Amino acid sequence: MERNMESAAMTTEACPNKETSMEIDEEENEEGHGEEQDIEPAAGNNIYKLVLPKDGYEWKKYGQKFINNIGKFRSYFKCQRTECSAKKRVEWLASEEQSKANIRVVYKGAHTHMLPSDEAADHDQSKSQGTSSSSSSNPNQYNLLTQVLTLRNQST
DNA sequence: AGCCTTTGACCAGCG
DNA sequence: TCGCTGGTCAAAGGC
Ligand SMILES: [Zn+2]
Repeated sequence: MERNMESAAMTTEACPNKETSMEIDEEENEEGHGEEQDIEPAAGNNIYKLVLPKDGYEWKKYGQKFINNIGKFRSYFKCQRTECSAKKRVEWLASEEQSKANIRVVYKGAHTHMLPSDEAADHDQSKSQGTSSSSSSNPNQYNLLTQVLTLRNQST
C-alpha cells in the first residue's frame, strides 16, 4: 500500500470478517463480496480504504480491532518516536458510507518533540517564526481537543 | 535491509 | 471466579 504519510493521508483498509463474536447479530457487511471464491482481491477493489486525516505527525499502527459494543472499527496508532509515548486512536463505523463521514480520531498523550513535518516543511520564513509553531500547527491545542474525546471515550 | 502494515493471541480490568 | 471487552504485543508479509 502507499505509505505516503509525508505527502498524503494514510489509508486504512477495513476487511469485515467474522471472528470471535458469539453475539454478532445480523451484522451484514455492505460490501457483499464473494462467498469463498476470489480470496485474492484485485488490488484494493473490493475493500474500502479509509482516509485518515493527516495531523502532521507520524504514527505506527500497532493494532486494529472491531468493537462489537459500538459496532465500529478501531485502529491503534503510536508515535514513531521511541522517546515519545503519544498515541492515537481512530474509529469508524463498519459501513463504508458512514465510515467516510464519521471517523473519530482520538489523540492520547502529548508529543515530547516538535512536529516532524514542521521541520521538513520548513522552507524560508524560518527567520521570522523560528521554532514557535503558531496557530495552524500547535500540538497543544490539538491535544486539548483530544483530551475531551478521550474522557468521553474512557469515562472509567 | 529496514520499515510499516496486518492478523491473532495474550493479558488485564471490570461486571 | 469466570466471562467479556478493550488494549497491547508479537510474528509474518510486503514494499
Ligand atoms: Zn510524538
